[in-house]
Amino acid sequence: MRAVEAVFDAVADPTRRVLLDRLRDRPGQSLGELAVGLPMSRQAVTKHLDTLRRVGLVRVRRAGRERLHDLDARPLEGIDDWLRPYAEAWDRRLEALRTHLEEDRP
Amino acid sequence: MRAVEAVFDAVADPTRRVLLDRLRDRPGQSLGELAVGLPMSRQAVTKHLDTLRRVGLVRVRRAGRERLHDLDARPLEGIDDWLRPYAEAWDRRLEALRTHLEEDRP
DNA sequence: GCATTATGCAACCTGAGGGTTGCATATGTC
DNA sequence: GACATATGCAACCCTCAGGTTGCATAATGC
Repeated sequence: MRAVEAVFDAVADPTRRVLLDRLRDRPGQSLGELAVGLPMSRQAVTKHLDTLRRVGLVRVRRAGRERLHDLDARPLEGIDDWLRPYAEAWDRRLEALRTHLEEDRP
Repeated sequence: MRAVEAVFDAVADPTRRVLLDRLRDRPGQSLGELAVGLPMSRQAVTKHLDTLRRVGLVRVRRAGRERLHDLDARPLEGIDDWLRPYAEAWDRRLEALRTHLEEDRP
């Protein structure tokens, strides 16, 4: 499976998006912390974090008996790349950006 | 299911992304045209186009015995909205854009 | 040492997504 | 009208993602 392919899959799940959002909001959270409030068992959360780790969106480090998680958003760029050609359908700022870049390189 | 939720699901499938790409490249294609080259039956393609239509990404119109399809990319904005807060991880142009907008409104 | 906490591991269950086949129906062409 | 073309519809199949439960193991606190 191509890399970007797997990233799309990973991000398609709402639970995993929540996990990413939480880690963006506060890095270094443990499995237990991340599982709080989610409507599923801790083991299920582990699986979700594993898929996120597999595609490089989450890094894991050990601290004593805890497993701490950090976000690495860079793989999301693949999604952005796919999305960009469609963006003119809604994003009028793109025009502003394009103009701006042209101003930089006359 | 919230709307953006369904859009994520729709876009997660590689076949459906190909269909969207094709329609962006050339609007108004029929079912038969869109099915060409895809490793599956025409009926399977119909199902994919139906899911895309359900989330508003594809519009369908009838022309004689043909069913023609058009892209409506606007629902993708929901994905972009989710993605944006992560973008600073890779997109250094964002900074340029921000600066530019501030210049506009001093 | 012992209880508690945080996590790992494995087997199992289930629904639905993505695919198929077979046949029906409408439109176009000659 | 007869034949070909483009699509619709329905039943069926199978894999696997996402969840569960049960138990094992490693750190920590007292």
